This record gives sequence, C-alpha cells and structure tokens, in this order.
Amino acid sequence: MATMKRKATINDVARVAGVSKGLVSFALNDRPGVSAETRDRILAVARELDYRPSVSARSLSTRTSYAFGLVIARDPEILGADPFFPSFIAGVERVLTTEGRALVLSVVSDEQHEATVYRTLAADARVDGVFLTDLRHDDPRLALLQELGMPAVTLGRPATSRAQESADPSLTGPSPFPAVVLDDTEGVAALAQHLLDLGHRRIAHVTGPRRMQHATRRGEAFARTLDAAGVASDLVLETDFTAAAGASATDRLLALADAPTAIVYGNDPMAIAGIGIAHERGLRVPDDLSVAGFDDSELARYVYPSLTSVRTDPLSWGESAARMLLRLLAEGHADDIELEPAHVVVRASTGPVRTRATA
Amino acid sequence: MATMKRKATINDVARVAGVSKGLVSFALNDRPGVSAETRDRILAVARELDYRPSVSARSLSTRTSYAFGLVIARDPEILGADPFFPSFIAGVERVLTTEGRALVLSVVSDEQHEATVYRTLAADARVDGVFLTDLRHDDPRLALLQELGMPAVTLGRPATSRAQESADPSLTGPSPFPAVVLDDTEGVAALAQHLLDLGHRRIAHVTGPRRMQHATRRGEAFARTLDAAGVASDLVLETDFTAAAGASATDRLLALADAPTAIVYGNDPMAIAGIGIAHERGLRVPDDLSVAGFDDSELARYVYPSLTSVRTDPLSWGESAARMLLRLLAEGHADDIELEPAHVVVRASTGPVRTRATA
DNA sequence: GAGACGAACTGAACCGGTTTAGAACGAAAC
DNA sequence: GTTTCGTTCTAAACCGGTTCAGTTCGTCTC
Repeated sequence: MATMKRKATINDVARVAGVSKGLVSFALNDRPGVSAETRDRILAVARELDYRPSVSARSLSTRTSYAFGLVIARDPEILGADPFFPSFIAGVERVLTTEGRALVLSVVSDEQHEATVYRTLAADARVDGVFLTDLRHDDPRLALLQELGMPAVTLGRPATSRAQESADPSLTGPSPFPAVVLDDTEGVAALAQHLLDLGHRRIAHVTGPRRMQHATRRGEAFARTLDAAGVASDLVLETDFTAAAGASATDRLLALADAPTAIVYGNDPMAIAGIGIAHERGLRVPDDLSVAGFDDSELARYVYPSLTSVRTDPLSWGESAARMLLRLLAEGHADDIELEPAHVVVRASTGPVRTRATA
Repeated sequence: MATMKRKATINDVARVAGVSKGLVSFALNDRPGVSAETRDRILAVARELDYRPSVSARSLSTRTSYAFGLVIARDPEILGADPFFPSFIAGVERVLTTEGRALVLSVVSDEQHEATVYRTLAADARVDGVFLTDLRHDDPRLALLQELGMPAVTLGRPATSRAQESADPSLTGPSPFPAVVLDDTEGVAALAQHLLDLGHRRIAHVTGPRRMQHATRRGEAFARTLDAAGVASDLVLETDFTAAAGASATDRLLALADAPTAIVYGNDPMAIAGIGIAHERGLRVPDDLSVAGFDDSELARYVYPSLTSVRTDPLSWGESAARMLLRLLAEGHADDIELEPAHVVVRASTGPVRTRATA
C-alpha cells in the first residue's frame, strides 16, 4: 500500500470515538465507569483502527513488563545434551503467547554470574516474574528474589534445609514461592524395584551434582528402596551431568572388584555414555550390565540397546509453571500444583542379572 | 536496611547535580554540548545515587526495546535432541549481557504460527532485531521481516532461489540482511572423501528437511564429492531430523538389495539411532556399516562406537551473530562474517569397507 | 564596541499509556 | 425545589526517559 499507516495510538482511538483517552483506557481494561453503549463504541473503533496498546508505554506507567524470565545456570555443553529445557520452554511458550507475554531467557555458565543477571532483570524491570529451575540446597536465589521483590514459581518444592531450620525463624517454614511439583521419587523407586526384581543386588547410582535438590531427592528415594530390600546403597557417584562424567564414573565403577551389575544414571546422556563404556570393556548390555537413565529423551528409544528410563513431562511442567506465574501475579498468590508423577519406561537396557562367567 | 530507597531517576540525578534533566541525559549518552567539568559532576552523582536508566522509559521515548529476538520453529522433541540451539543461545547471551540487552525467545512448533509471532514481536516493539536460523528455501521470513522493517541477521547466506531469480527483480540479488556464514560444505565434502578413501562405494545420505537450505547445501556438497569420484550419489533420504526418522530411514536403507556400506546423517541423534538399528539387524559398526553424524554433539564422543561427525561451533556462531546485530543497529549496516569452516572429526564409527560374508 | 557566533545549558514538549481529581448531569430523597 | 448521590465522563498529572527550540554568556571579529 502507498500510505504508510502509522500504528494507531490510544489518542487516535479517543479522537475517532469522540471521548477522552482516559475513558478509552477504562473501556479497554474492562473497568467500571463506562456506559455499555460508549464501551461498545470505543471497542468498535479500536478494532476498526487495529489498535494495539504499546507495551513500552504500558510498562512505563504500570511498572510491569509483561514478560517472564528464565535464567539457566548450566554449561552450554550440558544444556545441549539435556532435552529438559527445550521442552520446558516450549510448554511455557504455549501459554505465554496466548497471553501476550514474552519470555526473556538468560543462559549463564557459572552460578556466580547468576545473581547479577537476576539483579539486572529486576533493576531494569525486564520481567514481572521468573521460573526457578534446578533448585539447589539452601538456594541463594530464594533469598535474593525475596530481597528483590520478584515473584517466582519454583519447579519442585524447595526442601527445608538443616541450615534454614537452625537459622532465623523467619526464614524457616514453607517456601515463599508457589511450586509446580512433579514427583520423581516414585519413578525412581519403581526403577530401583524393577532392578531388584530382576535379581540385581549390586546397583550403582550415578547422580547429578549433590547441591541440586532433585539429585539428592532422587538419590534418597533410590537408596530407600534398596535399603528396604536389604541391598547396599553405597555405590553412589556424583557427576556434573555431562556425558563425559557419566563415562568416567562408569569406568571407575566397572573397575571395582565387586563391580555393580546395574547402574542407574541421573540423565539419559550419561546412561548412553555408560553403555558405550560397557561395550568398550567387552560387557554386554543388559546381559552383563543393566543400565537405566532419567528423563526419557527421544534418543532413549533408539540407542542400542534401547534405554530404560524414567519419564517426566517437561512440556506440561512448563505449561503449569507459566499458568501459575500468571495466577500469582493476577491474584497475589497461587496454590502449589501436583503434576502426574514420573514413571518408569522399561526397555531393553535392563535385564535379569546373570552371574558373570569370569566371576 | 530500614529505609526502603526507591530507585533513583534521572530527575534525582538532575536535582542533586543542580542541572536540568535534559543535560543529564546528554551527559549519560556521551553527547556533545556538555562541559567536561559538568559531565564529570553528573556522572559522579549518577554513580553516587546508583542511577540506572529505566529501560521502559527509554524504550518509550526512543522506540527501542534493547532486546533481540529468536524465534525457533521446531518441534520441542527435535529441539531437545539437537545441541545446536542451547550452545548458540549461550553464545548470543555472552555478548548481550555485557551490552545490557536481553534475549526474547519464542518456540513455536509449526511454521504457520511463526509469522504471527514475528508480527507480534514487531507490533509490540518487543525486540529491535532478530536472529534468523534454519534458513529455508524461498524463506517467507525474509520478505516478512522486510515488510515489518525488522532488522535481522541470518545464520548462513540465503541462497538466491529459482523462484526469486524469475520473479520481481527487486527481490533478486543479495540478501537484505547481513549473514554470519559458517561453511559446512567443506566439512561434508571432507567427510565424503574420508569414506571414499576407506573404500566405500555405496554411500547413503540421510538429510534433514529439504526445504532447509543447510540440508540441501550439504546434500549438494556431498553429492558433488561422490560424483567427482565416479560414485553414485542417489541414495538420499529426507527426514525431519528426529531420531525416529533416522531410525526408520536406516531400516529402509539396510533392507535394500544393494544396501549402503556407509551412511551419513544430517545430525548426531539420527546417526546414533542409525547405529542402534544397525546393531539390531546384527550388523557391526564400522565393520559392516560405517556411520557418521553432523554437529559433533558431546554425546558423539561417548556412544559406542564413538561417532565420526562434522564439527561446527555454535557458540561462536551465536557470539558473532549477536555482535553483528548490534553493529547493524548501531551503524545501519554490517558486513558478512565468515567463521572458521566446519571440519570432520574422525572417530570409531567409520572404517574401511569390508565385503560382506553373505554378499 | 556592536554584532556574530558557538558552547553550555534550560524548559518544555513528547513518547503512549494509566490513574486520579473533579465536573456535569440526571435521578432519587426529603 | 433543593440537596444528595451515583454514574459517566474529562482534564490533567504522572511514569522516566529523549530531544529540540531557544536563552544565556563568553569570545572572536572587524
């Protein structure tokens, strides 16, 4: 078209509708004090002019950015191997786009830098709230976000730590933020039981970083199940979630005098790397070694042998978290949500224990 | 502290420094018309008050959002398996955080929805520019972004298509946007040559979607190398980049009467799935079948057998793209950048061809 | 010494919304 | 018929920056 039409502003709508711009604002925001007739006229004009309120103008006067933030503190390498975040983000996005909000993403490699990012996000009022993932023990972000007055939703309910219990009573008690909870202990326990049922009595656990709550929570669920069966639960190796670490942990485990007959990993990439190491050492999976992962990434189904894993649903986790954050901002509070718990997906990488020929 | 100190505004700075707020603005933005002495005083006061300009206020008056956008149109499943984006984003972030800009991310599952997202981003002035990844043939986004007047940087130089050449001359010619180019044809050609050198004469190519420029570009480089050696280059299967598609393509290839002795895949997850299928069919890699991937994800080194792949550098791709977009906005134009080309990383999944025992 | 000029600075408009104080007006109350 | 009240609406302030027209003042020119 020849005439470059500028974006219509609230003034244009007011002029055409023959009212003051204040009234247009009222009408558009569904606030009382506007007659039904006038409201309809204003809405009609707005539609006619294809009016869309300016986000920046609105942000300035309401001190609201209409955006949510997600700060991920992980090494890009690990991030790339882990299918969780892309799916989680897709779920978040699915909700936000329909609500006219945007997602501001920050990837920082070290946790030191993390606080700066949150502070900047808050100081610049870039976001109205954030998603807190990868909860850590005594997570400094909880206090930081409270200090900044930044609304947040946590993925999983932060465990009250020893440190918090003994410290300032005002800090004790439930989390200051609502949580979207996806119980993964059930799935982990079921996985442990599955291995026990297969006859395994020497089972190792290659976990993620101990400072992450989900790592220890799963570790405990795992150990509990083994203990209940009278099986030792001491074979635990901590890693940083990289395939490299998974491989190295596997190497160490298989070099032991009483090497495990089954290894459970904190994520799928490590498990896949573990299978690789087993093969390299001439072991067959699952005949000589059972292997299981966590997250049930797409690849799990297609590696050889196909990988037993624990399935979570990051997509609906993202959806729920986004909806919860919206509710928190709209109503000032939100109740915790429990999602469908994780469950085991048994595939070919786990099988009955066999006494080694060489044993 | 007891006194809740509100954020300092430009008015506070002006008042304390004893000047008008206009002058403060000039001083802070390094514009002429401020004496050195006054400038120093203003800057000192600003630092003293811990003044940070309000992004929303600035956005409103400058019509600039100080944010860049990345719209990814991929199924979350594929996204999760593909290590490219997390690394790319980390690279982008590395540059943006030091520049006080944010990254607005959008994940859409279908390409239909894509245009809406770009239009919304533009209409709401959420971002000042965008990164264009996964360039397609006759990519509708190029025209769309031009129409929207949205600055952009492309990953890879868009190939001038047949359609464009024959159409409106104004559309022909070089891309309207600067590009960060990472030549992957060289690496693909080297990979093909590597397989030829190993004696393979029946080599298949499992590519990504044909509508993606990088898929066809690599396909051509691959075919050219085979053709030059007098080897047939007709074994090409198109997939959607999922491990599932990689597995199914492998199944079909290995069922052929004259099955390939080597298969090259468009990404690592497909290649890993391919190895799985080969194993399932009782073939050994690389003895019976050589396999190679693309992207050289972390996992490639740790699967069994370790995967020959082509290494790109998404992290520095992200850094360069971010810097280029900044320059484009600051100076109105930016020259294309050529990054270090991709190169083959030979591992254990490719080996000399062996005539099959059953052949 | 008058005029021109440039540097330093001020005041106000402006970006496009929201919000509040208060005006106008009709209806109900007494 | 006046007072009171509630509804509908307007005008203007406000959010916190940028920008532009114009004022002030010192210096240079002839």
